[in-house]
Order: sequence, then structure tokens, then C-alpha cells
Amino acid sequence: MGRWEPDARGRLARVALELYAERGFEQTTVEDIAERAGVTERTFFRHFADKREVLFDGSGALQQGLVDAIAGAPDGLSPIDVVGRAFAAAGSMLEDRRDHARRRSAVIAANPALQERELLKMAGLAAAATTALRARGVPDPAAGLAAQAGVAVFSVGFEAWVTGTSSDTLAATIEASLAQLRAVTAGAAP
Amino acid sequence: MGRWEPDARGRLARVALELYAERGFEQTTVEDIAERAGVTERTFFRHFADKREVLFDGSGALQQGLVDAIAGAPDGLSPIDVVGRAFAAAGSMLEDRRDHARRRSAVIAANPALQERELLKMAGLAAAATTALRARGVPDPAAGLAAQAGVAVFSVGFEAWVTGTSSDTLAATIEASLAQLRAVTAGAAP
DNA sequence: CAGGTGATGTCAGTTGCTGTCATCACCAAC
DNA sequence: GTTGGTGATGACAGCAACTGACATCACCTG
Repeated sequence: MGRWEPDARGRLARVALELYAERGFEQTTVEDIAERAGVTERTFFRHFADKREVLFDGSGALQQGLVDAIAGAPDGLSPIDVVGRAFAAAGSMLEDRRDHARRRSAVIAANPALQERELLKMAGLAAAATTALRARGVPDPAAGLAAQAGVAVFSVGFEAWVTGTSSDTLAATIEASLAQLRAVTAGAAP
Repeated sequence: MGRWEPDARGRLARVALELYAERGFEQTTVEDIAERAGVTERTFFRHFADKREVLFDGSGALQQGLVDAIAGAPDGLSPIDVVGRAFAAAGSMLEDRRDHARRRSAVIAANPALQERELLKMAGLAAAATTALRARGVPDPAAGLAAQAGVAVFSVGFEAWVTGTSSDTLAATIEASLAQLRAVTAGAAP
């Protein structure tokens, strides 16, 4: 066995979510988290840039999955379909962790500072999707608009999936959200 | 004349933008701002909730303009048209301050913490637009999707307006962005 | 077994932000 | 004109987030 318990990072992330859920984000100090995880405050900041980032450790993998799905999408799809399907595909990595997603979402919904960070991550997804669409030949500003529309579709779908009680998959919920967006934007300007 | 120079709030906002532009956001302390504005640090925090908020003092007025424009839109328009036109109308209050908008945007673009706050304001606009659309009878989830799509249209249009050198109005740029979104989402899912 | 490496601990320091109380011009009522 | 209330500010103490610098020590590598 090592000098310290292994996976300090994982312990910190789990403990942080626990404490944020128990007492609230602002009522939890980094020292609280570090103590319960059995490390020092300094070690927390070696693993996570700040007190919020600890809830968003998986966002890099989600972004990578999104980019891969856009790059690997079949030809002939419209940009919005590419992005919509890519979000549905990338979201599959959350599919079997709805309980965790629920707890995490509740914590984020309860605190504006955490919402800010989530929005920044979503903007990161949109930026990555824009680049991936351009690589497929989608011109500006269509690439950026399709990417942002995709984020909107994902957000609305994810919210419904995590809030709802039905057993619909996240992917199906996102596809439904995409269909709704198509309907909403279909009307021609008079 | 009063005991203190009037409009401490306005001075703080102007000085903050100045200093953020000169030295960068992180290299500027609140004490720097307060000192140049001729007040104490404590007074800064009486006017603004935190160091970032000082750049977003006008967002409340923009949101009010947006809500009013949605409420006052003519009947018979599709939701996305209502929102698109409302953003174009609300944006008119920025029309004659493009220089200021440019400086401010450059500062925000240079710092992720400021981008987070801007994204939170945009999310606030989307939430307000969603409520205003529901009041017009637009059902869920169409209201939320149209609102978020409207924010995407506004963001892309504003970015083009503030970055570009042409003399196109912000309203026209937003309308063009809306047309682009319509084109992007038009393709039917195969 | 000597030396390098990586993860952690320790500690001092800056800064954002808050609570509390004092101050003082201004204004209204008497 | 004096009195008392009000609103904006100053002064000050204190907490918590975050950072930089240096020490420690198990582990690996040659």
C-alpha cells in the first residue's frame, strides 16, 4: 500500500458533492471537503482549480465524445442533425448514472455560482462543436449557430431527462427536443 | 455641493472598465478601482455584488426591454420570430454605443470569469424570454427552446456587430443571424 | 543502494467579500 | 433655528478562497 490512500482526486469529488448536497455550496469550506477526504486543503487545489470545478470533472470526456461523434457522423446530414445526434451519442455516457446526475443537478440548480460554471462548460461544448462542424465543411456563421442550437437542445433534453420520472433514455429525450426545435423554427417570417 | 462627489456608482463602473482594459481583470484589485474613483473598497461592494458585476450594470434594462418587446409583439408571429425581433428591438439601446460595447467585449473576452458572468446574464435573458413567451400562450418545451435559440441568435449577431467594421446596425445583424438559424434548422431529419 | 520523481504536507501571504458601528451632510417637522 | 431622522459613506475587524515556496517521503530506476 502506498504512503497515502489512493485516488485522492476521486475521494475529493465524491465528498464535495456529498457536502454540497448536505449543507449547501456556500456553507461548505474547502477545508471541510479536504478533511473528510483525508487530505489537506492545499491538495484539493492541486487537483481542482477552484471550489466549483470539483463538480465538473467529467466535462472534458463529454466534450471529447461530442467532438468524436460530430467527426464520425455520416455525410448528408444537415448541421443541426449532426449536432443533435452527436449530443445524443455523447450523452450516452451519462445514461446509466441518472441518480448521480440528479443529485449533481440539484446542487447546481441551488447555486448561481455553480450555474455560471455549468454555463461556461456548455459554452465550451458549443465552441468545440463549432470547430468540429467547420472541419466538416460547415461555413460560418452556420457552424456556430448550429452548435449553439445543439447546446440548447441538449440542455432542454437533459433537464427533462434528469427532472422527469419516466424511463425514457437521455438520447431519446434529446432527439425529441431536437424535433421540437425544428418545429419552433419552422415558421417562415411573415 | 454634497458631502461627496455625486454618482459614485457611475464613476466606479467607468473606472473599473478602464482598469480592466489597462491591466487586465485579475491584475486589478477592487482597492485600485475604489481609489481611482475616490471612494473606499467598502463602497464598491455596496454598489456591486462582486468584482465582476460592475461590468453588467445595464443587463437589467436589457432584460426589461426584451420582455416588453415580447409582450408587445404582434399576434400571428411564430415564437422564434417573436424572440428574434424582440432581441433586435431590445438591442437598440446599444446601437449608439458601439465603441463602449467593443471595449467592454474585449475585456470580457479576455477573462473566463467574466465570460461566466456574461453567460449567466444570457441565461437570465433566456429565462425571462421563456416566461414572456408562455404568457403569450406558447407551450413548453417550445417556449424554452425558442428563448434559447433567440439567445443564440442574439449572441452570434452581437458578436458580428461588435467585431465587424461595417456600419450595419445591430438590429439588422440580429435579423440576419435569425435568417441563418432558420436555414440551418430547415433540413429535415433523413 | 544512490538518485530522481511525483504526490503530499506545511506555512505564510494576498485578495475578495461581509458584518458592524461611527460619521456627517441633508431634509423635514416642530 | 433647533431637533431628529435618513442615506450614503468611512473605518475596521475577520473569514475563506486561492497561491507560491519549500520540505518530506514512498516509490521507481539504474
